[in-house]
Amino acid sequence: MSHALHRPSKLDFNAPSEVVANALIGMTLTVDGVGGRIVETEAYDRDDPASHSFGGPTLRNAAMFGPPGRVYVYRSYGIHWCLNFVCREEGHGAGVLIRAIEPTDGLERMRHRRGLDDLRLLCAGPGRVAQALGVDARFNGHALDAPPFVLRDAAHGGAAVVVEAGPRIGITKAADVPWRFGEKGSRFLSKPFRAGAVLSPG
DNA sequence: CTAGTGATCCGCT
DNA sequence: GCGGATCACTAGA
Repeated sequence: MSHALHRPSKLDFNAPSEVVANALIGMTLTVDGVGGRIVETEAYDRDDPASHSFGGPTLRNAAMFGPPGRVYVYRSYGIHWCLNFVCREEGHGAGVLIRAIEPTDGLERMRHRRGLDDLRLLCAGPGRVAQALGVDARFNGHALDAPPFVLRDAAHGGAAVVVEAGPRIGITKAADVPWRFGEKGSRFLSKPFRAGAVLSPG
């Protein structure tokens, strides 16, 4: 069978956000040494009613319109923080929401921040990811290739990642756009994917 | 497993 | 004022 999306071997934040969102699955993100493997992402773009950038630049979404490869952090429902990576060229307004991570580094710090032992729930959701990694508004606009962030590709020789896609979660506009990506079969997803959306071979 | 609900803030209309 | 890229919790199938 053929595959609906090309899965690039190298990460390029100038690429469209849905390409970056796909490529990020399986990569490792740490903040000050705390984090793990990215297992779930969502893409948002400028011409996308569900995106914070849809209405054009504002004070809140300014980082989304800044240079790619930086971080956009916003407050969700007045309670949580959510972590995004900026994509496309400067001024475009595209990003990828980091929705779930398989915890591997700094487990005890994550457990302490989350007040929770259960590994499966430490980073299973965008608010949980930010809390576990200690991400808040202070990081808005920071570059991903500078401390305390470390983003690296899967270890050489690691098993190929099988990525599946489906509708994004928690939105009401453009809810049918299949820009949610996740590692097939991961137990660390914020929610399971419905069957039948495998995109890349493993 | 799914569905409903309260918490709690700020950007925007 | 409104409502959201959420979470934790409860109740019920």
